[in-house]
Amino acid sequence: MNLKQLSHMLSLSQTTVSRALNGYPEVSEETRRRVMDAAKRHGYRPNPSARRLATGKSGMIGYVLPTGASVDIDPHFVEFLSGLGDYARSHELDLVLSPADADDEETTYRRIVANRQVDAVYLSAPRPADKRLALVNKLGIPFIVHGRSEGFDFDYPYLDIDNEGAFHEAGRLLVQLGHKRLALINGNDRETFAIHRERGMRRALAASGLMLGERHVCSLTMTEENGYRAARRLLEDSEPPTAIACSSLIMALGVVRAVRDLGLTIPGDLSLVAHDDVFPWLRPENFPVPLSTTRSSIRLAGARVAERLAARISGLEEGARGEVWPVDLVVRGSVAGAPV
Amino acid sequence: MNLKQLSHMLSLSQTTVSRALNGYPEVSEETRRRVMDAAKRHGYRPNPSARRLATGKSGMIGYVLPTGASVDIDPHFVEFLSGLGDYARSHELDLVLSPADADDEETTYRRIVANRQVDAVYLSAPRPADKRLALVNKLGIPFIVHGRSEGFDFDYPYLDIDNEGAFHEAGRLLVQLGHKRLALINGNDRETFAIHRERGMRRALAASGLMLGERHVCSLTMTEENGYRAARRLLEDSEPPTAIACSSLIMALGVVRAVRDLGLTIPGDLSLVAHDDVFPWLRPENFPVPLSTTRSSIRLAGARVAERLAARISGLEEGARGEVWPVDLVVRGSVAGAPV
DNA sequence: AGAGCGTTCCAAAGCGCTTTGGCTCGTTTG
DNA sequence: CAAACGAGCCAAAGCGCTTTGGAACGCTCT
Repeated sequence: MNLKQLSHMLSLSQTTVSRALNGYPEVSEETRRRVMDAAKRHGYRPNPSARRLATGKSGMIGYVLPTGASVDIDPHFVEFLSGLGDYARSHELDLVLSPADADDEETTYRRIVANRQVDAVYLSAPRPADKRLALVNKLGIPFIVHGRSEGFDFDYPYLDIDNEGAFHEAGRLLVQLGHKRLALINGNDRETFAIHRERGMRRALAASGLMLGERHVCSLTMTEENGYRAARRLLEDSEPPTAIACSSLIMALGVVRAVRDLGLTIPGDLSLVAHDDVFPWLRPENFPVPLSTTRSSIRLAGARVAERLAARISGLEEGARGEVWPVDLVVRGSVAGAPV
Repeated sequence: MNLKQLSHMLSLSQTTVSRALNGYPEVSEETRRRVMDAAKRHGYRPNPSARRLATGKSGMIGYVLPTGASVDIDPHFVEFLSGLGDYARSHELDLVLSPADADDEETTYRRIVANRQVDAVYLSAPRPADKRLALVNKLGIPFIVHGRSEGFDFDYPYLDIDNEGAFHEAGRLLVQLGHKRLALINGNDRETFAIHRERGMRRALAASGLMLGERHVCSLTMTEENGYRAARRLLEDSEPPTAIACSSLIMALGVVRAVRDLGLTIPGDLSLVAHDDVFPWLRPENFPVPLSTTRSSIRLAGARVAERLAARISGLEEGARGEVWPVDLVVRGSVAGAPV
């Protein structure tokens, strides 16, 4: 059933039927009702390919997925996706993943914009002065950044959590507990979130005249193994930290293992706080010693990004609105006063 | 730059230019070269929306993503995606994720097929007599199943690993080591892979006259917490197993924690084998006691599925070819002879 | 020489929608 | 009472590609 057939059986022009269906005003209410009714009865659904050719709108949102033999997709992605899908579903919005060479995402961005494959895109894990962001901004496609970048002379719409605040809180807590030698096991420090976390931590220490030593900051991809290695290196130092803040639950697994291997205990010898993005399959309260966390559901963020993208597509949202979510600090058994 | 302009500047018809570009034979080699050359020089790219309307082909592959507030996307998904993207990238194939109500995926399948949104789809985590599979088969869109179903009167193309064989091997190893009371901590037993694994395990035991007791099989969503719970229940039983096979590394984390909590040791009190889908962020060799695994890279599977989907789209692959990959059994420190 | 044929090209008809630019009424306005 | 106007509808022109059904041409073959 296409528009032609439908309009023919209604003895109306395609124009009128199309307008009736799309809510244009130059159609009488009675006609509209007739059309709507017939459309529903015959299960008419406009052909998206045709509509797309005519309007240039695709009804999809896009994401450029960096890939490559040595490129791992962040496991957080799937949780974000859950949230995104959750919202998108109710709006019949599909998501297009365009895999790109991790070393050359630009080509892919240009392609999907030139081809009008999607109505909007979102970017994640931005870096300071991230080229993708500048590019997408220049290309003029609606977008939202999940996370933040820095160092641009323009504003842009984003959704981020208060990473600096979160690690400031975490740091402050540890300092209040009397810890003097703190360490940070961070994510890749080319990404803004990691920079913000380090900044927050430093600020908390500075407030008490403390410093985060060079040797006490690690920036690594967030794997269990890297958490382990970083923790071993830190704890085997001549002046080991008495408290560690860690950027992910997965790394925290490695930290816990290292602590064990060294015959130390949490929180007796080491206090530990980690950031929790809220995975259904790994929960901080189930760590050997329940883990204190800075918590923020990445899934909710996904849903919110989808919502805002939809709003941007339909013109309800405009401008460079930044949105920063506060982060909960949840104290559990993994922190205690500094050992004497 | 569109076809009209390009053909005009070449003083050729659109027909000829289109044919030259798409490799049709009714164009002289010289003309083809001229056209190709001009197209490249002017950066001409056919408009996909137009091509799509004309041909009905979209150049995308689809996946229906079940979502819902209480539906979690499997973390394996992201690894599979890595592989898929890796292949798709080199072929400019995009992936469309269509979120669907987890309780009604059918509507979404029908929609994407009716709309011709994608040229092929893949399904994952099939169940026996999976309705989606029957549906997709009926709708006639090219597809591949990642995993297997059972109980159909038709064949279908799939890619699966030898789950039964893997757990048969694992079970046999444990039996050979003298274990008599074995247990299985499995994934959701409505999914075929879990059924196959149980089958393999039972077969291994049966070969030595052993049985897998009712109480010694757990089927749960693969989370750390469920692994912990299952292990506690098993180990606190009056006749605890001396060996456990576990369907995922994530669950194995929970098992290890439970063993610790109960003051037991691996492999002294309990031998443990788990299935490893090969996550970059959690590796069996990094478990407190290096974990023996049945290993199969889900990422490679993703790449292979993409490859086969592409082949199906272009007509290179046809029919109901099933492909079953063998699984490596990797023995590490977590297994030992049964305690006396 | 005329028929037959393969090669190379083209004009035009789709694909199914949206949107522009009227056209036809009946109603209001000066 | 003519002019102006708005409401409601329509025909047709896109959107940019693919594909059908020739046409023109130079050959070969009888």
